[in-house]
Amino acid sequence: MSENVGRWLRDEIENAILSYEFAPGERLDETVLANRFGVSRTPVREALMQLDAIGLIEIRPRRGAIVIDPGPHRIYEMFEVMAELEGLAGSLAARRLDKASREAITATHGRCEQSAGAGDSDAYYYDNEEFHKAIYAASRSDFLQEQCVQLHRRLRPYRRLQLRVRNRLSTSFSEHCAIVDAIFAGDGDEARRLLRTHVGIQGERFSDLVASMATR
Amino acid sequence: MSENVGRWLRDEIENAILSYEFAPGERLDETVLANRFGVSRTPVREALMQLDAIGLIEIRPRRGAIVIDPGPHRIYEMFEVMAELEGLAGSLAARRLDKASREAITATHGRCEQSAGAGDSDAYYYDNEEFHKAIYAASRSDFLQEQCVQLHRRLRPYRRLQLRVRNRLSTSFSEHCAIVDAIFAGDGDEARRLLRTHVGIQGERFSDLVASMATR
DNA sequence: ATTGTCATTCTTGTATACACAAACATTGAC
DNA sequence: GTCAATGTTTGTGTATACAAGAATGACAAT
Repeated sequence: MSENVGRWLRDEIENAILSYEFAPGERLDETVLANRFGVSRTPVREALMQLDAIGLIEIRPRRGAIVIDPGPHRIYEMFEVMAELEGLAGSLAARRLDKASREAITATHGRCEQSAGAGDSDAYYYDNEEFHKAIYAASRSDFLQEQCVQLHRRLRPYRRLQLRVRNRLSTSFSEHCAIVDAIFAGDGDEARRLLRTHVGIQGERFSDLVASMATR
Repeated sequence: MSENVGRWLRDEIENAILSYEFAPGERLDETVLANRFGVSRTPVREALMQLDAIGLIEIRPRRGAIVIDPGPHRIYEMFEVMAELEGLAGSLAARRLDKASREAITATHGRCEQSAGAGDSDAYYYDNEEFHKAIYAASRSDFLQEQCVQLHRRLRPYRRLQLRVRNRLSTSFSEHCAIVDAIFAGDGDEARRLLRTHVGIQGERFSDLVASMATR
């Protein structure tokens, strides 16, 4: 319970939104939330204001807060930006790689290999996240790292959908291998290119998924 | 006075921070702010929470809010990310250019030409901003556009410093020309490359500036 | 039957009050 | 003279009360 109730609530509500417990478009009633969490309205409002600032909900003056529904197109756009940022992170990582970062990447990459080999998509989902975070950290750019982590977080629910797709798991891992090679070889441009497509593909896969669901 | 006091205060305080009225490191006292703006502490707190979420200030539990001092290195990192995002925007703009965007770019580019020719760095500062925003819009990616505008806003104070540097004004404009050519020619890769260096240079200039001030 | 207006009710927006924690200063002891 | 402990003060964190605006439903008029 992170020091003050406002922050705790922010994280709590954020998780609820990202896990679809609060559905997109749903109205968030301050009083209801306050009762549910056993606090007064004040910290609830503080949490909501923060989520509004982050862009997860929208507060319309005098009309309450609703969960933002990004919509397939906007999610694709977010993947597009994510791909670009990850590409930059990879490029910087390749140029600035030091021992600690190299070991972190090797370790997380190894864990991905295990879970991919075992076909455990839940484990891979988690290990994959750590692998990408290791690359962000290796970029040695605090700001970039923060931006990447934040976007990654917002895209998390949509990533998860795709790992169940046939062969995606092993394809993803082989892409990781090429990325690691490029970074360790100090080839920034190649790392950038590989990461950009690696992440960009997820946006396209997501579009395909939505398209196939729409025609169904 | 934007509908509700909280938002108004958020914008008001944000501007005060970005214009250095509230200096980096300065402590923001809720009661003082409330008196200054003639409101109670509640909307002040809401504004502060939002600014914290955006990353402009830091609220340490039970110890109040302080204005974040990004520091030269972090500002450089921010320019680095900005360069990447603008590069993407330019690349998309080149591919997706339509009539309206083309006209918007031409118009803002023309205004830059005038103010650059007149040597009016204040006017150029404003026109330059509009020019870049026209490119964001031309990318046809709402999310990217929002991200760019937000980062642009945060970097605004540091951009301003540099336009006074000798020859920067005319150099900047000639870079604009090349960028416009690439976008209008539909050459996404070239537009990306040019924009990346155009913006990246600003980060480097900023570093130079800080270095020269430090040795002084 | 449909539409428009008014009133009621519900929810948000703001203010104020109170509680509690942290920083600071003052005093006393070693 | 210095350090520690305690009291005071200041300012944040939470709750609650009150005001104002929006949604909803009912009733009347066309």
